[in-house]
Amino acid sequence: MMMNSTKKISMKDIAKELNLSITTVSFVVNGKSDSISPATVKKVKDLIKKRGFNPNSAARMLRTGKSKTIGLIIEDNGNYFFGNIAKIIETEAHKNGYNVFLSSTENNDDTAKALINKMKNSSVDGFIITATQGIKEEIDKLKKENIPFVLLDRLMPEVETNYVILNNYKGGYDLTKHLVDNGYERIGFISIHDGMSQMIDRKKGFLDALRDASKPFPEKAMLEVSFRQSHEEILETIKTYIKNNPELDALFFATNYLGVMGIEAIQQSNLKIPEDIAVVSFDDNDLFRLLTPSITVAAQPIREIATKSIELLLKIIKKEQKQVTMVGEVIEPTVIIRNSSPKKKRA
Amino acid sequence: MMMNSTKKISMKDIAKELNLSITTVSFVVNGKSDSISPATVKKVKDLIKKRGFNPNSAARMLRTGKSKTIGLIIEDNGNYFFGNIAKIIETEAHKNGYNVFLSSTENNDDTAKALINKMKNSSVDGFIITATQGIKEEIDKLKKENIPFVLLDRLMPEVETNYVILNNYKGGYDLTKHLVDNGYERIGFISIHDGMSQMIDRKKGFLDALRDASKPFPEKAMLEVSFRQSHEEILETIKTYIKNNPELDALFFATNYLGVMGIEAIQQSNLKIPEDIAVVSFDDNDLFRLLTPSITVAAQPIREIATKSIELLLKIIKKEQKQVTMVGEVIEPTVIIRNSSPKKKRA
DNA sequence: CTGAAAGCGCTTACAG
DNA sequence: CTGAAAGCGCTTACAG
Repeated sequence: MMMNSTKKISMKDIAKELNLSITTVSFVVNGKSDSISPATVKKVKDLIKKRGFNPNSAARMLRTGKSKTIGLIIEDNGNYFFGNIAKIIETEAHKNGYNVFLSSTENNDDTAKALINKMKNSSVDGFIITATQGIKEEIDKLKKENIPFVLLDRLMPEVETNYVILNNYKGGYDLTKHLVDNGYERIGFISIHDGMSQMIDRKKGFLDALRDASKPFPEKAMLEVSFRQSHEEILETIKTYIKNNPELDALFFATNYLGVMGIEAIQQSNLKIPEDIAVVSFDDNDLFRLLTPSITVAAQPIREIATKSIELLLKIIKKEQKQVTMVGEVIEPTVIIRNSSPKKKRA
Repeated sequence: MMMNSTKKISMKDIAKELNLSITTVSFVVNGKSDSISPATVKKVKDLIKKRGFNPNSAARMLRTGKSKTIGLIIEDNGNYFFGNIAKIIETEAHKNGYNVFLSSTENNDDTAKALINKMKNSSVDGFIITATQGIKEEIDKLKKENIPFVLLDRLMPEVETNYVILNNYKGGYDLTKHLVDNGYERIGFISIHDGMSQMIDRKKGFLDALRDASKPFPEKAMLEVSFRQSHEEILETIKTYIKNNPELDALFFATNYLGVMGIEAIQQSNLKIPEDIAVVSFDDNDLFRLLTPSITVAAQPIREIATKSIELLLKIIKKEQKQVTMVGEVIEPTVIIRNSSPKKKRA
């Protein structure tokens, strides 16, 4: 009564104090109290509350093999899209009693591999992974070891598994068709060339829309940079590209941060959007909405993507869904038409 | 050889296979092999690599009481500032062998409390916390229980502990002085009124700068909204405020997302920055940099804040730093002067 | 309705 | 230089 010892209390302690067995305590703690008399249940519950008992998660984990934590591996938590995805996934996870280990790969294979292995050793119950290109082996191993996971945002070529992705093809197609419908004829395409599935699909959508509209697409109107390049390098590359392609009347940026850098490059090239060049981009954010002119985008429904992926993972963990089969969600993008791509004035 | 069993291998397995004791295996796994013959060490290491053995973290955790994970509780992972803070902290934590549980409070006391308790039960070795207003009790309990933690971004009134914060007073003062120096006379101040320390300090800096310049500050030029209001409500409130204060020639936004909403409100009010009204904001982001005109800001050195806080926490965990004393880092902000606050033209 | 006991996979004092 | 053994705090089949 005098001193509240700081030592944590255990089931043994409360069993002893109540002259009960640890078994009984364990049963009521875990709600398996069907076979326990109501009076006993009450006694135990009361003392637990009074003493502030919480079961030791390490012991439970060791015994059951379940950690009630999931590993979330994304590309870049500092990016609007992924930061918000992560926030929603965490919130949903907590609602379901799970903690989440979060980390960013920055699209680096070695980082991704290290992260997966570290979290495997920390016994996560499952993963949500935004895959980098070179981790097929780790993903295959996850499958072989029967560790639940779902792929987010992009697929791995030749790996059948659960996934939640955007309909990137449609986003690419629709955004391009919008440009064509508004009279743009020579559209440049700026993307990442590291072979990620979402980028491939966006490009395919773009090219198909041009083909369907019988618009040409000269080789030099394609600019593909690498994720590994620095901000400055990419900025310079885009500026050079703009200078070397003066005939372009519109630019399609295949991703969020490329769009941001593209706008910076256009500003520094002293070109005006949309008078000198129209702009559309994949992904939405505050910048695109508030810029003058505001930027037309193919927005990803962030909440839906996040919710579906944690729901799917939880189903797999609870064995309501098989890991091995190729089951997934394809979420539809929304084209938001703003002021960066108005109907083109005749030259 | 034929079938690789999927079952995880344990120290016992490798001890048996080598005719050694578990003790010996444990020693080499943990690098306490001073007393083990080099030959034995090699044998063990080779087999570990061959079998792909990894120590069971739950067992280790149960035995040692250390989980090698830290709990990171921030305001909003979807926000530029916090998303990047989290990314850097995670990266540094992993370098030091720690995983991190991440979650966002959205500035909600109940969420914050639930998160702290959940993570305590999950036996994190320490916390980095962006405190909400009403969690003094939980913070005090953390101190009493001797759980390492550091407060990030804002202090708790009347709680002495370790912290890493920005020099918010200086940011508020310098940004205001910049405005005054450029000839602005009637400056409006838009902030959050939930009593958080960083907001109080920014306001104090603002008011002191005005006082030092002998500029008046009428009561009605102050707008303080609540974190709990929706995006739409805040937007409308700011628009009304702008309409009711037509004499203002400059606006000071005390935070990132308030600045973003403020710009939206100004746009919707058909006012021009800076001709009709100048603008400065706390925090930097892509939007402020790329907008026309670009926005003058007091930027927080994100990397420094993040690195210092994880370094400090690790020190406390390793007992190189006492928890109880009030020790912390105050990071200096940088005023970045851009085009939203030019020298004022004479009316 | 309740309990005794094994065991999850480690670490670590102690013994030799 | 190496090993036998206790114990961290749970869960769970089994017994009564």
